[in-house]
Amino acid sequence: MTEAHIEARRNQIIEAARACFLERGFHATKIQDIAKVAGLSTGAPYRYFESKDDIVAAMCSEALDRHRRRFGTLDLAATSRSIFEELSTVYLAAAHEPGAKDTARLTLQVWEESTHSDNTGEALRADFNLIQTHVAEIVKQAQARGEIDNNLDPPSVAQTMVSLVLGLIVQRAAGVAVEVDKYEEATRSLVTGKLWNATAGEKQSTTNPT
Amino acid sequence: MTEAHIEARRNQIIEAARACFLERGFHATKIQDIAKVAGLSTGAPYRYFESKDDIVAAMCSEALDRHRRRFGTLDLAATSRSIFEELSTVYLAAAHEPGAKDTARLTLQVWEESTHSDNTGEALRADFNLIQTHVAEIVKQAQARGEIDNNLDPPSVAQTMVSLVLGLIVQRAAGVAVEVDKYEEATRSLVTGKLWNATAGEKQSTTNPT
Amino acid sequence: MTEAHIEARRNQIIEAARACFLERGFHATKIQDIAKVAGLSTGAPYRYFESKDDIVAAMCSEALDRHRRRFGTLDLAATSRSIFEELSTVYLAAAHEPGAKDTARLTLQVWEESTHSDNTGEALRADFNLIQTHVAEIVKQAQARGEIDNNLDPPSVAQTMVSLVLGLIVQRAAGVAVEVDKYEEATRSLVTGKLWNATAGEKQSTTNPT
Amino acid sequence: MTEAHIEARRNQIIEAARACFLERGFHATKIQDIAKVAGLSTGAPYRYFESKDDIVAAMCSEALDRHRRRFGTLDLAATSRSIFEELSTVYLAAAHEPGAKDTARLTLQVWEESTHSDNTGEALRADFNLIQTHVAEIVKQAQARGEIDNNLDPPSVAQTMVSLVLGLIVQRAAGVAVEVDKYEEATRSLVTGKLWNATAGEKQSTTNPT
DNA sequence: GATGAATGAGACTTCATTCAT
DNA sequence: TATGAATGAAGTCTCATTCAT
Repeated sequence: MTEAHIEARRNQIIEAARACFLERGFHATKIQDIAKVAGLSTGAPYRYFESKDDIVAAMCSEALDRHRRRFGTLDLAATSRSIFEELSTVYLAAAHEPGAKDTARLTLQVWEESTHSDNTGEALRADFNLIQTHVAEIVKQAQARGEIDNNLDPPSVAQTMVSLVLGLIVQRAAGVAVEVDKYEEATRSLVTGKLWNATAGEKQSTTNPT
Repeated sequence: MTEAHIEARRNQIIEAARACFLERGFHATKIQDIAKVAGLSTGAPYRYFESKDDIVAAMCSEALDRHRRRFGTLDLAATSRSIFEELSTVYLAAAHEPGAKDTARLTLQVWEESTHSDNTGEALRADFNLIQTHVAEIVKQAQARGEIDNNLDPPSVAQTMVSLVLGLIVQRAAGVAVEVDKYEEATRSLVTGKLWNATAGEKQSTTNPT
Repeated sequence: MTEAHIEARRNQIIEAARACFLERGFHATKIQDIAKVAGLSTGAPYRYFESKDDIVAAMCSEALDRHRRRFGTLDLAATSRSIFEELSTVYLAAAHEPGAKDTARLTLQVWEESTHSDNTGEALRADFNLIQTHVAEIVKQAQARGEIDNNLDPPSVAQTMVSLVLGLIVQRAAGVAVEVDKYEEATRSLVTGKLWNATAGEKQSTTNPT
Repeated sequence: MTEAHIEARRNQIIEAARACFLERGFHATKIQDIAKVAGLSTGAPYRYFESKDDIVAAMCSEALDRHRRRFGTLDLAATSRSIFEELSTVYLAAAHEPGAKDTARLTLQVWEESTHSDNTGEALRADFNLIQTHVAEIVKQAQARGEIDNNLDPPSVAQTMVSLVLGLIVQRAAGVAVEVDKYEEATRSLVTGKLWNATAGEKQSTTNPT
């Protein structure tokens, strides 16, 4: 068949797999479940994928691609402060989408899978590194402008920023009740240093006097 | 035999299971693997556990208990600022321990498992809620003292703090190279509002002019 | 596949199971034995049956159906005397068939199984009750015609008639050498009151003097 | 220990086994069940029996001994008619005892077991043959006195008599509601030729005219 | 002799994968 | 190319039996 047909079938299967994985997890999902949800026969998936693991890997890689596409759009040319807001916004775009909680649960599975799969693991690390590099670059620019403490390690700061996104995913996946708007607000305050009231400024300047 | 013996055997098996799960993950671990690592025969685990799932659940619950014990010690009577440091310290105590990266990988599995298991899921939510409640309480105290913006929702702020811990676990589990000391430093700056230089104070004071 | 195909496979498996059960008994028969005898692979039976117990139950139920079909044909409209002969005949039809002794052994297993299985037990009781009801009805008709002692309880008389059939099954299953023709002749004499010579009539007429 | 002690322990175990077998059947009964019911440790039965099969065999043989003792008492010297009554009486003594229905269920298991076990099978056949021989002898005596049709085969007649006993066991084991007194009455009528009313005498004499 | 924890062979069952139609 | 029945390797779990205490 045509290349397009094959691609369409693959996506159809991956989509079915996603639904099943969400419902039951990777290892509790049978190939037959996937086939049934995809409206195909038991043997059909094997025309488009090597094995069940291959489907899992494809689904993971597809999920990671999605992430990469989303987070890969951070604009390095923007000013540091608005960039932090962009980080927040980019994240929130995902967190506000319908089914975001399901996506979170699936993401958790992908992360877990990456722990045991070399390929998925490598892809995930590449993903994380891409985002971290972007954010770190922004931090450096801010440091160059004298806005951020030069003693701080840009990659490490970037990792804390990334954690604010990842941690939300974890909590939502775990079923913690998160009010995304408020979480966003708190994140923004944290990331832009507005958490603390100016009137309490002296207190926080103990170790960093002006 | 004695209650103590039974408990010892259960722990021995859970410990073996932990090692196997870390090595291969839940579903790739065979009961025989666990038995072998525990130095027992194939059927022995079934004297102490109902089934493989029971072992998984026990191992998860044990891991969550450990977390709860660790994070349940936050001192609500302390001042807000030192409390943030305590949060950091409590977390860092875990992140600096040998095998912390392994623990992170295991934690990811527990989280994933909780997505499909009612019991583990409930325990995990209880865990997260406990921490969140503690941190939120601290935030409220800081707000009462006028240190933190009263417009922010304490639970949401707490969730961002928790994310800084969870996100680190995710990144380490994923194999991202994290320098824990520097991550700690960045976290501290973020949480205590010291990320931004005082000289850049005007910029962050948009909503809170001095 | 088609409904017919499924039914055919089920019968094929039940038939194989019957052979195995006969050879080794229920509990000594492995699923693999059944599969092998049926010319199938290890897992095949599970497409058509829930479990080994399900196969046993199906086989029992099939055996009981067979009985019911055979004994359910008694003709209530016939006269009492020829009915007893019909009972004998119906029974003998089964006892004379090739493999009747094997069937007897299998029947013993079904009875035994019914002692522990609610479903099979219920089916067996229904089976016995059906026959008993038929025979009892015949007895009543004979009593109405004044042929049989009205003091006798029809169901109980029916049970003794049934015993003449069941007892033969037991003895043959146990390996007792039974000459079916002669057993039939003795049964007929017993059931039709011809056991005793007319010349000895006075002796048996203690309670029923001519 | 003393011979008596060993015998006592064996009986204790056999008794426990009987209770378990009755509850669950042979193959569903675990050695540990038997040990528990007997108030012994898991390993204890192995001091007194070779294996589980050995316990089953012992229990069967014990049950058969009991039967043999009961039915072996038939008095060959008595007159034929009272002998049939004795047969009935001997049987009824067993059927009227408390727990007779349980005994019947267990007997069914023994019969079934005898189908697969050479030893038990041989013992059962010996049992049946003993009874049959006794009854056949009585029949012969009656024939010699001209009371019973000389054309009938004594062993076959005996087998029908035995069936009246075995069939009751089957029906009771199967859970059919049997009123033993009435069954006895019907049996007596059947065996002593009193089933048919004398007034219907002509009808039954079709083939045996005086 | 007694105990009962431990053993481990073996049964049941599942399900990824194949292949005849 | 699609189907889905069949395959059979492999895992979970059981329980008769052993043996150190």
